[in-house]
Amino acid sequence: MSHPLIRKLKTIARLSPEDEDAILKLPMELCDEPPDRDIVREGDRPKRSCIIVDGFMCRYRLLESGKRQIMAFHIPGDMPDLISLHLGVMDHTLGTLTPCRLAFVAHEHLHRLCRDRPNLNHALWRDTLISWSVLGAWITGIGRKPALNRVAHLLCEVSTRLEAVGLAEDFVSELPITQTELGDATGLSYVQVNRNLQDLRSMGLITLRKQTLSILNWQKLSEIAEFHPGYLHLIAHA
Amino acid sequence: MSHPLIRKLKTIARLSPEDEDAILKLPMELCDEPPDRDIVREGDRPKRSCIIVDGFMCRYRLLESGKRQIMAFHIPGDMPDLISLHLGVMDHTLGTLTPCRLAFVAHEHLHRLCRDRPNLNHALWRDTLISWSVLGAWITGIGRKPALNRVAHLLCEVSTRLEAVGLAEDFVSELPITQTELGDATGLSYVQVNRNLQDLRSMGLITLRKQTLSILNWQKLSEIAEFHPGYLHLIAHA
DNA sequence: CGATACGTTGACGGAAATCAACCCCGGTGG
DNA sequence: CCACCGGGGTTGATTTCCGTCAACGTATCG
Repeated sequence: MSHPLIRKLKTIARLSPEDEDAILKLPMELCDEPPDRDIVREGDRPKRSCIIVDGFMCRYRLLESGKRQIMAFHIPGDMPDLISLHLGVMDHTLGTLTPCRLAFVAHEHLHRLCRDRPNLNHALWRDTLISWSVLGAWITGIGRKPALNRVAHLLCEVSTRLEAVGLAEDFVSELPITQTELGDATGLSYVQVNRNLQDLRSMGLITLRKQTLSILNWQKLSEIAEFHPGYLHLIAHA
Repeated sequence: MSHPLIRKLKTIARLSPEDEDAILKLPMELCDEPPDRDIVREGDRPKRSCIIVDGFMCRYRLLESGKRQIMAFHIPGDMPDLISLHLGVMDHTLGTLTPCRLAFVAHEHLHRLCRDRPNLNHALWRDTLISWSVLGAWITGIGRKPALNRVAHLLCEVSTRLEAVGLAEDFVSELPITQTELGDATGLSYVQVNRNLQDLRSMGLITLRKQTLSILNWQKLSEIAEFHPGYLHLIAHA
């Protein structure tokens, strides 16, 4: 299997063999992390970024009320804190959801990569802008869609992204995310998430057991969600 | 007065005299637009980006239900569709709120600028990532804060951003945004926006008449909002 | 085998949406 | 000059969706 970052970048940009080579030559430090571990915290000034080799992560903010808002889920191949490359101080926290294998790359190497390989610079720009787009889709849901549609949309999105990097097939994917976490991502209570998942199940649109999601009726589910994958800017959908 | 883009970028990054010069030498086409006009629409593939010289803009998405979610407000100095430089297809719409004077710059010139002036490349990266950060702050509010706090937060944010580029002083700024638009940005109905503005007024925290916002008690207002300006990554706050 | 985390279900209450008037003000045209 | 109009703002009444509280079920693990 090729490097997860290569696989991921190929879903959003074309890479030359030299580009792939440059990525493979990046000095990386592998690291295994337990679940629910904060990797970079609000206020930190990281000097390196990480690539998810395996596992799920999320970025989030905590409020004084104790409530949490998850701003993104990250899957293998993602580089979740590319942001620190240009912003310096983290304004939110990045943590693991499941046990994760992470590859850390020092910022200096990334800067050099971007300088020497315009094509990869472009790809990383795209990746960052797509994260931004995804956030826009989330905000649209949280601000203006009813609970059922939000939950449906999240399932469509995660499933599509997993499929793009080869981690889902035939609408079946592993989804190691608790209902509490789904709630923190959709702006709902976990009770409400549970009820809406029940509804989707009873409509025969999905099954979700033991962290395995199967979408039985993609057509209907994506209609409810108003899911239009264009915002993911995948080459396969272009 | 210096160029609005220079003034803006100086709030988030250091520019050398040569950087400023390069910006001033950019070929730009000035254009006046009426209010409520879409400049770039979902699905478009723009070949140029715009800089706001004067006026307010917003980016938004419409849902089938007819509801609208505003994802960002943009003020003079902002380059709202820098995103199209790397993504190609727009996945949302960018439009004016007020009459606007816009300066259009062809993508080719921007690409050259980024290539020739690493410092400006960095500044534009920062600007983009900050937009992303702002979206994260919004999502946190919409997902997890009660109405009053959301409205208060939006006022704090816009006021801070306007002040950074010299368009607000002593907590007084022009705010040419209707309550309906504030609702579309905060995920509230305009009725609810109205009631919460009333509440902020009756608490003696703000006045808002004829599109002029005065924040009378910044301390209290920002507490209610849980507003921590770090996410705007302004040099002045570093 | 108890402990713990996650999922499920019912009852209740509340924050905000919706519906429906009405007001105020600036612009326009007869 | 004033009547009319339309957009924005304000306010009250009613409804509804979803949050909260609380209890119970179920699976995994030391």
